[in-house]
Amino acid sequence: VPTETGFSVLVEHGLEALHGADTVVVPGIGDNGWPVAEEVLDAVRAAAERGARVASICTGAFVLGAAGLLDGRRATTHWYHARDLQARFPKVKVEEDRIFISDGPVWTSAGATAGVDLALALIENDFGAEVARAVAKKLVVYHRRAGGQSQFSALLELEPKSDRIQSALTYAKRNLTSKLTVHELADAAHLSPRQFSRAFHAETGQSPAKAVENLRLETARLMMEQTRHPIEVIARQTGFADRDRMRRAFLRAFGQPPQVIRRNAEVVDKASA
DNA sequence: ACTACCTTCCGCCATT
DNA sequence: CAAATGGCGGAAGGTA
Repeated sequence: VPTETGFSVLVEHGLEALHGADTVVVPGIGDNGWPVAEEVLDAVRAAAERGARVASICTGAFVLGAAGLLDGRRATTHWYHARDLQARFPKVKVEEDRIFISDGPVWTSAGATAGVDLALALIENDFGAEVARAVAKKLVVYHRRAGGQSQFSALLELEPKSDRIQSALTYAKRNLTSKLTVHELADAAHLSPRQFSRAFHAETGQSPAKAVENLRLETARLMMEQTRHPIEVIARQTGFADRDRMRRAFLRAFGQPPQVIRRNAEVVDKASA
């Protein structure tokens, strides 16, 4: 099989290999991979119907989509192709802000290296966290990559492993101005408040309210440093609601009020300019 | 600065 | 039987 990157891959089996497979992984395909042969779609579909676990990497999601396996399911793909995926397969709930997603037996992942994260997740699913960690160590990769592909991923080092906590976090990032109470987040994660806070803490090491506050603080700090918006506006847009609350949060977290943070940033700007 | 009030967090235990 | 889940209540800490 020729690839677009100058080398070829020797395959030792044909589609019949899918007959007994427990897990089928569809890699990304290039533009000249279209249209995907019917027999390929049939083979993947048959495997899924037989109960096999089906996964995709990057644009491999389009193959699963074409096979109809993603209908009604949540799925992701490389961010660059997310819109296209959604346009082509309207019944799919595309979430572009994710490294990988598992919806029942169907797993999808984002751009190429996300396939490694996906694989580790599969291993963890089958053999437990210990084994997954050992494999990651041997491969010299991170076991749990932080966040999604969103612009916030670098801001918070939260690395939830379960899908539900992920979606609660995604919800929080997108709805910063909302109250984001434990109850509200629990709803987004489809868990009871009690169970949610327990799971959240287990996976991220922080409590829900703290995580939300950190999310707000990071965002507000960036806005203070990089824009000239009035404090009142920033406070409202980051969910602090009023500047007094934001000010207190800043003092708690940074030891300095918003004004000082901004002034210091300006000093640094001038010095480096 | 102070107070009454509210939310969060978390241990504990019953239930699923 | 082990693990996941839900409910309760009090301490801690934040808010109006």
